[in-house]
Amino acid sequence: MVDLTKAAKGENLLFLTDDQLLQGIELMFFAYKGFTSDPDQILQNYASYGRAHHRALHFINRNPNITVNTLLDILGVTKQSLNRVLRQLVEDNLVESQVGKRDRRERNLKLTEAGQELERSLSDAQRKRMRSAYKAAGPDAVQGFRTVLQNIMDPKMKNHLE
Amino acid sequence: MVDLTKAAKGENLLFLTDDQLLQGIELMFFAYKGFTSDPDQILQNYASYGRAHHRALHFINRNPNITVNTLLDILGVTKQSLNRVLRQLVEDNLVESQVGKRDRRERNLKLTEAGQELERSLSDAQRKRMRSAYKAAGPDAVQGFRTVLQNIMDPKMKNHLE
DNA sequence: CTTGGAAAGTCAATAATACTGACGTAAATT
DNA sequence: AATTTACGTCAGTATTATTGACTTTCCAAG
Repeated sequence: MVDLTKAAKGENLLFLTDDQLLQGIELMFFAYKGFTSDPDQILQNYASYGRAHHRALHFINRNPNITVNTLLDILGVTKQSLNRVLRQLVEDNLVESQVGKRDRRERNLKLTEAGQELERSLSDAQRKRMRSAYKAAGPDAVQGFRTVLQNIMDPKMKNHLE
Repeated sequence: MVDLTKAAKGENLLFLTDDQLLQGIELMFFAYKGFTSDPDQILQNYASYGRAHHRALHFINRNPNITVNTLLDILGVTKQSLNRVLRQLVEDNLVESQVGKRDRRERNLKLTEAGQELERSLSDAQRKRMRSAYKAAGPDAVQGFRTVLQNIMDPKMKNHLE
């Protein structure tokens, strides 16, 4: 028996110690905090708007004509919770809600001009941070980043990653 | 002039398009959701306990005898917000608060036996998910994951990553 | 064509997390 | 002795989220 077994085993376990995992957990915590900080900062100027509004704007922008039910599935909140946010966005003319053509029970959501503008300003800040992080890390690191995040998330949610 | 310039440029820009960045943003959202879901689930059985309690338990466990001010810096919340959580944890005998020896104004926080037990059960669930994600992705991907997350987080917070 | 169920919206009550502002106490520092 | 730091607390408010109940509209299956 050669040493390879031992070496390979050691290498495999190296990044699976509790300490390495706890470090990864903290990395997720700190990174997510930074990740949300820029849009949060901007939204402080909009009274009664917060992270929930940003998320709705983001996913409506990414999925024009999305239905309420699909948006609920993506966000993972109750309809009562989403409804408060959506109602504000529609009242403020940032989101348009149109009766579905195939199924008139459905509502198709899309951003208005003003909605696109606000989404843009929030997205700009967030993309700037991501771009800088990607650039400094390089393509291979980005691929690893994407792979691990996909493994962390609920597989059922991968549908929504286009 | 050779094609190399063009090719290299193309490769550099490949992962920096708005769409790639937006995908990364969504990956962060979905992954963080999965990342917190297991502890959240467990804490549903503990009325009045939530994510904030988990975070406090985690960082006190990782930094025994941590002071309140340091914990405030790590968590990035106000002392009023942390105090509510800490008061509950101390009252429920999950956290011990000892007057500092060098500086008697400070309080050194540590987990009690019961605190360690609860932290363990929450950590187990979260580490299980991370371990599985790491294992499926492989060491190189994990390194990339770590690099990008470190680039996303606020540099000032890297002090707290041991 | 009626009935069952799906999609959306709403009202009400409550929970968890977080904030600002204002005080108070104790202890270290200047 | 005066100031600053660390901690704790009270009060009020904001944001996001929950459960539960009920309604309207409308598609689709019997």
